[in-house]
Amino acid sequence: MLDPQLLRDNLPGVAKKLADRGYQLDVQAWQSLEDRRKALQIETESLQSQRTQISKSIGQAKAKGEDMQPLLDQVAGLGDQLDQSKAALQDIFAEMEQVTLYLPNLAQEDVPVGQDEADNVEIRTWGTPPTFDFAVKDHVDLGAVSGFMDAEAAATLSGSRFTVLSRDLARLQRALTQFMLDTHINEHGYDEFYVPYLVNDQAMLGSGQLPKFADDAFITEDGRFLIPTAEVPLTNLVANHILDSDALPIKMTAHTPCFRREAGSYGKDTKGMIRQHQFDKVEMVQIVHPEESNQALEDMTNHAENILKALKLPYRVIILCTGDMGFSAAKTYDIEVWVPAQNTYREISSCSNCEDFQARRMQARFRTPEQKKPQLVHTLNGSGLAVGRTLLAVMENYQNQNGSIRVPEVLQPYMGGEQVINRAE
RNA sequence: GGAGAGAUGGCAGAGCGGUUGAAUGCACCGGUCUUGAAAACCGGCAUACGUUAAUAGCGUAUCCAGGGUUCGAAUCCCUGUCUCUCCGCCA
Repeated sequence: MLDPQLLRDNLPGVAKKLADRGYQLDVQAWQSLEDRRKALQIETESLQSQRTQISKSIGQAKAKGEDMQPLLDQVAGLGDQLDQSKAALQDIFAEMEQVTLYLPNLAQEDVPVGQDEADNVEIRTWGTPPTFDFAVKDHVDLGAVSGFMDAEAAATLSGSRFTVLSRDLARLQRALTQFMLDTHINEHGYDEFYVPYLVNDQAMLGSGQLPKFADDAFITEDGRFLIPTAEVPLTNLVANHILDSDALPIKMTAHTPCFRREAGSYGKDTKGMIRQHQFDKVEMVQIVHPEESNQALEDMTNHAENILKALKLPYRVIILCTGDMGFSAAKTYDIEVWVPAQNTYREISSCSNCEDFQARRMQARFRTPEQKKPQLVHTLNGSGLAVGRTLLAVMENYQNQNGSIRVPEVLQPYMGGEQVINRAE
């Protein structure tokens, strides 16, 4: 949610920044709502104040045994007037909320202005895409060689966009997860969390998935949501908290499955593990002092990169343009890993500074000893990394001509020292 | 799933439908006292919104949440959520 004060003080400026993000705010309509709100609120509160005063007088009169009737007459008309005024004010508030809940965060100044992913800007690359002296297989074909990846079985169980992994590939995915968690915990200073995979609508609203993106999430019969990312439960851990400033920064990591409807992506990445309804992810979330959020974003991006470096997977970092950023983000770096079979880089991590956008929605604040008034924290989240896509990247980048897959060195301890994944004998 | 109990400020814990944002204690902050500390004493100590240049005043709201009764609700009624105890079931 944007700062409502900002919408009052600098409406044209906000409208312009929203336009950069592809959101057209009807400035006139908003201004007229705001004008009505102000008049109505002042009226309502003044009526309320009058009634309270008279009611108190009635109490006193009664206590002294005086005649209350004149006072009762005086207050008689007030009630209806107040009810009307209140109702009108509530309508205005509701109407305004229907706008504000749908306003995306404003982009930082250094975010490139653009329409879509074509306008994203490459920041840096790491590693060199491997060359193969044979025809490369994609991860689906590699999975077929070992027989440890079974989309058909998954389709029978659940439909499209699911995968069954078995044996060494299942183990490799687990190894990746463990390695990522261990690295973030031991090298990067995150605390490990285990969180619910079902959350309520408040949590989804707090981190910005609701109300706008309800169609992207799976909802249960009793109104809960399967988490689309661990960002939702992790970030909401500080919802409605007033933290001590020395508790910051809070750095959390968790491994969870993620569930996404992938509504609107029909026909995209239908083959293989790129785009699934269910995938595992190791997530990083930081809750920081506002002045430190930009540095934290750089750090967090590096933390995600360190995983790829350790796995020796070539990647590049791009900054998303205003048109391609997520709803809650003020600035986002995507990390894209080299996918040999597609001869291109594909997203494997997204690291965002949401500034106070989520914090305002979920009322996550902190207080310093010097300052009386609590301030909103800044929140950041980043994938570190999407495990399924990492698995796919390892398979393709580490493939041999015969379809076997070398196990990256850092994963070998997690694989019982195994160095190559082969077809089962 | 069944039966019962409960939800009040950072914590503990009062609160006949009437000047209650809410007693009291603890914690915390400031002061007096003291060589220093403790004790004692004095004072302070919620959040949000509106208005405003203002984190000054003033107004409004908030005693789990949402409705209702009433001139007036922490207090009465309804619904929901959560917590606890017992039983059942269960990884």
